[in-house]
Amino acid sequence: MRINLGGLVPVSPKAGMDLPGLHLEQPHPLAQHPAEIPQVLLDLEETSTSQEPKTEPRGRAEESCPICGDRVSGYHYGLLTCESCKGFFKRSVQNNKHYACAERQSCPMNPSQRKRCPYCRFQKCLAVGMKREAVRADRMRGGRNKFGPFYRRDRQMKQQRVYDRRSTAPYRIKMEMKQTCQPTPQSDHLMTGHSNAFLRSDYFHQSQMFPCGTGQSDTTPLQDYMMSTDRGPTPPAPPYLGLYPPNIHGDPQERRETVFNYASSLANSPVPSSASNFFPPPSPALPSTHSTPNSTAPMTPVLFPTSVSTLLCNPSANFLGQLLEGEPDEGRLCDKVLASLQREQVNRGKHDCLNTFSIMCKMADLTLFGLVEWARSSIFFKDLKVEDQMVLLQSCWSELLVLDHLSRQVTYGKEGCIYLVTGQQIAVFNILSQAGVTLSSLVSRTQDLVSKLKALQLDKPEFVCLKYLVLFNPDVKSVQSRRQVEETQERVNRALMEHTQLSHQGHPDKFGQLLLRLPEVRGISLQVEEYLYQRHLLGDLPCNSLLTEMLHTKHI
DNA sequence: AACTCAGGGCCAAAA
DNA sequence: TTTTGGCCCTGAGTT
Repeated sequence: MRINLGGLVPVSPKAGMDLPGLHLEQPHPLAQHPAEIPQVLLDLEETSTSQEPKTEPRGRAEESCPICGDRVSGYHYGLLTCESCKGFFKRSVQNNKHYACAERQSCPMNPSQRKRCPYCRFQKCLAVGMKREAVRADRMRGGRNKFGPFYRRDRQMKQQRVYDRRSTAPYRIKMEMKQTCQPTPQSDHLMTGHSNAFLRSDYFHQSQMFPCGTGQSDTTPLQDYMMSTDRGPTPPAPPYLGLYPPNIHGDPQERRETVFNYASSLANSPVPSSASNFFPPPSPALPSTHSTPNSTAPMTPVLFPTSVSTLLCNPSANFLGQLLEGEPDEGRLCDKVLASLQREQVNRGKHDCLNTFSIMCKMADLTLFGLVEWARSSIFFKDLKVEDQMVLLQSCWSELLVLDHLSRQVTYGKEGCIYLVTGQQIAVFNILSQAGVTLSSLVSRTQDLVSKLKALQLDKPEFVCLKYLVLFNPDVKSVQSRRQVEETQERVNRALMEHTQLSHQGHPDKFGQLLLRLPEVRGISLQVEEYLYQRHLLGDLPCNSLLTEMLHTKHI
């Protein structure tokens, strides 16, 4: 079977069937789904650009405000919005307004109704990515803000998208005529119900982060999760997944980067590869002592040789033991991810396969939920104020994801393969041969680090310590209990030093070597964020995912 | 130096 | 009386 990234594969009955070999999927203009092309762009293609107002910067006239759908007047507080939402957002932030919704926090947002509920309007402003930080505390007029480079990049990508669409306009106009029943964005953002809106592929562009399918919420997924006191063992399933058909927007070069035959690149995959049962039923929950992430993938951990006696000899053994107690069960996470992917595939039907990028995003998202859950219930961290917990997690989420990935590679990964949370493996050369520059560099860099860590023979307590060191970062801005964070970090640091000295006496410099890997983890995580953010700007990331929220929090 | 454009302020209109 | 939203001013960054 074939799963492609970026939704560039022609929609054909063959899609989703087993195909031998590896194929670089090429964009096919006819494959583009008409519902994915904003009507405004089709209109634009048929009219001359000379009709744009002369004062309007190129490419803006056709944009509609992601909050209310009104005409965009420029970049305001992080994104293109209309003048009225700009003013509203500014006033709300400057005057520290607190609104309340008289309805169910899902009021319709359009030019005629936006005034009805300031609460929902403000929530949508935040949800689509308007930045409070861009409202100047000093109220100084004029000048440029720190978002300048971002605006420039965003503009360039938008122009590229317009160019790409124009170059394939004839095909798409034909498609549009064939399926006139598809709602257009123009009419859609006058819709009041989100049940319709979230089914649209372009909805993400119209209102990028507005909670979909569940109505608007006044909190983000992380806030929801952090604030909830009675959370169960299972992280809340993101409601967005599966609601978006493959998206055609974006730079084709970036798309090609990740378009490769996912299924055929799987080595030792525990999962049958036929389309109908690509995601097998979840295996029963594994006991916590289970050493493999998936019962169907009997991988043996190749490292983590630390014995109980070593731990006992270590003066920090008790402390390390406490840290290790909270370690999540890999098998359970694997089951969760598989079950979730399977659920989604069932919902989609057999002819509408998830693309590889969506699968990866979902894996990352669920892993991230797992990491947040781990952090929240872990010793020392749970004693911190919720606000501190949030800023710490917002600061290090990508590093935790990278460390988690590294740990999985060092523990289960075979040479030349990338081991996924689902227990599947992808041959690295398959990815490198088809990925673009960015992804290739990311994969190579990560694999280099995996090799270094394997050479260092990292064990589980050391990985846990690294996770804690990354998590308890006293340098994070706006941490209130800085001293508490600092002390924990120092304590973990000491424990790691003592552990490496005792358990790896033949390797006296191991402690230093380990610490030197952290900036590398940081570097990779920043590259991951950058890559994800690019994809997010192209509309590839599902809205309302924890991943997207974290990106929004960190990236301006 | 001139131009660009995003943030802030003003104020008539609307609620 | 408060809020909205269109218009204009300001000034750092760009050309």
